[in-house]
Amino acid sequence: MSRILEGLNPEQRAAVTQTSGPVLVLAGAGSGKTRVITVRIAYLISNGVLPEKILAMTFTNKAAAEMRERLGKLVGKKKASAVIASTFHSFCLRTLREYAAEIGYPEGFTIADSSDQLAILKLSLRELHIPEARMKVPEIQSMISLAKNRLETPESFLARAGDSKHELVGRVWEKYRDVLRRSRRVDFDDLLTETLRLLREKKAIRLELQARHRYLLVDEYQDTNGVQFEIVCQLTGPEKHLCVVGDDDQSIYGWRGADVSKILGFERSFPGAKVIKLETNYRSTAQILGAANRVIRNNPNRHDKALRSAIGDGEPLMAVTMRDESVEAEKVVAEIKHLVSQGHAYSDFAILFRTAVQPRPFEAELRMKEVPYVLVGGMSFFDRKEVRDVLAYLRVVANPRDEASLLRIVNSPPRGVGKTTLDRVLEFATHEGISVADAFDRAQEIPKINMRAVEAVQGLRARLREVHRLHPKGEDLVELARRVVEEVAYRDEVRRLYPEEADFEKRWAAVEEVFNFAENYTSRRKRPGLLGFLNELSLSASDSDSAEDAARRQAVTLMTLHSSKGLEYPRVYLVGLEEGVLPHQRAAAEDGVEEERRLAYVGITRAQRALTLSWCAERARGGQKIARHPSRFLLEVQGKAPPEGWIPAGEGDPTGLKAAKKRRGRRRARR
DNA sequence: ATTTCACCTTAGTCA
DNA sequence: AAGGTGAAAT
Repeated sequence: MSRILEGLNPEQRAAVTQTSGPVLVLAGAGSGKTRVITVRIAYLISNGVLPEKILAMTFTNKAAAEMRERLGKLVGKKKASAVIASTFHSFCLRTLREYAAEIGYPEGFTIADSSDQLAILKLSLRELHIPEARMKVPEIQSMISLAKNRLETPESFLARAGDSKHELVGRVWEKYRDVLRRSRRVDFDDLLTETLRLLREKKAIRLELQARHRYLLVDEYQDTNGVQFEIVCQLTGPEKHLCVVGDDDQSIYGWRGADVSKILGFERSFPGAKVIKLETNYRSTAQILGAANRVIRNNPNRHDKALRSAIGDGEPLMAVTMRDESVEAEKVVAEIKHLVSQGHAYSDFAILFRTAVQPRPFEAELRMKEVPYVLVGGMSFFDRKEVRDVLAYLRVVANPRDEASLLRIVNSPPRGVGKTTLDRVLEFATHEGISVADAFDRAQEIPKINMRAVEAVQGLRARLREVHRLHPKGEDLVELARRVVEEVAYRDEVRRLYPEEADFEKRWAAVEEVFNFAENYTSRRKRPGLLGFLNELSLSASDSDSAEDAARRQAVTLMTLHSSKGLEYPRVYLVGLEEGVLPHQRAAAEDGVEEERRLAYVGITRAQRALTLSWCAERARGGQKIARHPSRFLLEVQGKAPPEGWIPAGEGDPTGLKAAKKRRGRRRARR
């Protein structure tokens, strides 16, 4: 047993051996968090706890997989695979499927991911005859999601509607819920809230699950939202063997409902909790950690702590002012090339930025200078049009009542079903209170309908039904998928849209990749089925593991600060440190500066040996060059006061965006 | 009258 | 890339 604890420092050892009662481990960046978690589980097992009694919750599939892998090395594959390491969402999916009957849930529901949600919201707006211009659809989505995480319903939301915007969201939400219901779909939030409802309302099930998972561990606890917190509370048995691990300074998902107050108030929620701080950092030099500490200490609401470097002194930090974003890209890439010529590897470097538009000049420059790079996060494979089309076809096969998917595929390839026809069918469906699928079946009753288009759709649905008849449970998944794609002549459609051979090849490769996924899924599962396949894809879709690709391919990594969390690189460039970019304009205006500061902290603490911070005096925005101000975080790192004339983001339009828009408007008016 | 296609603009962080 | 717009095609 003592072998297990070898090589741990005293704080880590305390976090591992404090096995009973509630424990909060505040794990600073680079403090060996994953090691502590896995060793803690190994320690529990070596003390006689059955592996299957341990439930470790993570936020990403990647984290769950890593935990399983590292645990395998400690306790052997067999015991490791008995430990349940799973994301909140897949845990909830499994629970809901297991107890579906008991809460009157439909057997074959599928998960709506965020782009499905957007499609369904648009459909709901359409049914309500609300023009999309009234409000941005992603904003509606986010408001509904945040409300769900406060356990609101459309009714309660509407009841306290203050303004017209609020009321609009409430009405759209009601409709959205109806569409989901009759489409037999649940969104990400429903997975959580419905599981919570199950735990709260069914005492027998709650007690069963508490007994099943006696030891509970939550990773990245700072990212839990209200509903996840409640689920954790419900799952925690009377013994309160709950260990949460996280870092309040790295809470960067507030906009998605994560609630830092959960980690800040852990001792209040679980009286008698032991708090253990891991402050020794094994990743970065003293210079880098000094910068990190100087920035983060400006946040008023946090657990007090400071990182100490186990490595010691290294290179000094660099802070650079650039003329504009193309100079920034040139300088950074030139320096990387120079250092590589001195013996560094491309994979030692990461370029981190706040927003998705920033990598553009870097990509252009890297390509021009023939530097290999990997853009992490970018567009995920599952966001590709072809993939979404094929999956929509498969969803309609599995579940003909899935409205958003049916509407997506109904006219691609084109079948003469245009806006007008669709509007009439939708109108009819709403009026009769039937599903869109049924409305197409009864389209004969719709006046002035384009019967040729309707017949095409009915033919399509008949063919999909036939495929379903041949594979009622989704057996021979790959065969099924190929059959569907062939039935609708999707290959011809891709060829038609991309006559250029190279384009076509690329696009079609995405479709082939779906078949590969199906094959892979089939070989992994004991009882593979179409519904399981679709739901697994929805839950794993957003995991793009190209961060590892970079190392394999000896390439520079480009990514957002959000996707950099948990990673580390010898040499890091944190670029675009300007007011309005980091802190982001919107966050600054909405009182979100603390979270932006944590984002800067996350970026700084990714660096192991060298860190360069840069900002641009000018940046192109909407075709105009706009003067910029250095980020307050850059000033905090350097311990400098703001220069003369410095304007913070969130005040007085420092992005100059509105002014630029106005200028453009005038230009346009003149023409 | 309706659908399709080509062109234009604009873009926040995501499991 | 996706949505919006306007012209060509049915």
